[in-house]
Amino acid sequence: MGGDKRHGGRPVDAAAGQALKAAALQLVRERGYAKVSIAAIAGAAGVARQTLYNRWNTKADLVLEAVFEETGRFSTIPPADTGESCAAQLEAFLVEVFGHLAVDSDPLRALIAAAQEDTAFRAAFRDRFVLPRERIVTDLLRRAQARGELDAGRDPEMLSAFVHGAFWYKLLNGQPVDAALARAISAEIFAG
Amino acid sequence: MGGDKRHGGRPVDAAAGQALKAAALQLVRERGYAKVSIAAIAGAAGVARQTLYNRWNTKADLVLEAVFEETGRFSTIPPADTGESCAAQLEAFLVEVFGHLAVDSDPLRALIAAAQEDTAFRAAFRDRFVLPRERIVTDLLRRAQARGELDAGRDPEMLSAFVHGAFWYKLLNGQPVDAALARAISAEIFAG
DNA sequence: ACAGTTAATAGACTGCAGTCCACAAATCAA
DNA sequence: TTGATTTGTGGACTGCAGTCTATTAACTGT
Repeated sequence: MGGDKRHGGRPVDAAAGQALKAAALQLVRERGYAKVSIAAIAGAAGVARQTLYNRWNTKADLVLEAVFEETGRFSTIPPADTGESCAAQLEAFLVEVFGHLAVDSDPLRALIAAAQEDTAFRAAFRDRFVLPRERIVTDLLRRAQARGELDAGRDPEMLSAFVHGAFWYKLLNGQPVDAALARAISAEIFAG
Repeated sequence: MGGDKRHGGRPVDAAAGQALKAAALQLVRERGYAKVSIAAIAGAAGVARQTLYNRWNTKADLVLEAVFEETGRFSTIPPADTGESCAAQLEAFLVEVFGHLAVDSDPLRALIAAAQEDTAFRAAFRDRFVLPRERIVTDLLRRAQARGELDAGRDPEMLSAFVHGAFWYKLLNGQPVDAALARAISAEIFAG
């Protein structure tokens, strides 16, 4: 494996893939995920529908890559372990994540929905979106315990589920996901 | 309003509605939400498709009513304020909710997904499923504060979002939602 | 140059959601 | 009985997702 060298054949047109991602990003942001059809994306990219299916299985896979490949990079950089309290670090991390989401909350909600209807996509979404963010928070909470800012008896995994769970719960129920929520979550986690 | 008396016309066939709900319940449980088509439900109920659309706007509305009208009644009875600790009451409540879900977790996930794609359904789902359960937990936590079992400085609304958020987060990510989770959530909420 | 291989394209086709329509059936009011 | 009203039924129709196929395009090795 890894030595999957091609023995010839027409090369993949990288520009087509880029055009599809760009078209998907633009259309989803300006019309909303649900109102963008596969045909519309392919049409806007100037490419045949089958070419899209050659690269991605579903609209969700394409949009995950198009919308969250950059955003994903930003929000998965662990906050630097500065002199700040861990509570402040958690709040800062959440403010940043929620800030990026201000633009793309519609596609994010749509992708979570898509993950419920498609097992393969759920795994991809979990690997590329859910787990990285979960890990950052868990690590941060462990650091807080080591520093004595969080009681050693607490369970970082469960608290991380509280943090991301509250985020998902608010998002999926149409309630504001903003800096105020970031502050409230962080404060409550460290209030124990 | 309320005086919407009918001035004649063919009466609504109540049996058709019941047959549709029964067919939806059975088909969704035996095939899974995604694999049941509107036509299949109407066909199994021995009724025209349009008759289904006369009563419900979407498959989600029908399934919400069919699957969760009974389950909903059970799980929205506030736990009796017995001599038990509030932590034990919360755990018992969650065990019960998660227990009912053991049967219908697939439709619940599908309904949450549907709520992301349909504003009208999101409101209905929120009123009939989300808010009642949220309120039970918030009330329980306030009672715990009054009893001195939970620090007065904590925020019951935020903690309730932690509880339900953790539940949604685990459910939507395909992780087990069982008695062990109920215990862990309850323990962590009252560990502060 | 040529055979082999893989990609891209255009088009056909199926299945389902959702809408619309014409017609039959069941009721109320006069 | 007649007319108005509303529900139920069957069928037609559109739009989209997803699959498949024949054809053309672009590359590799000999």
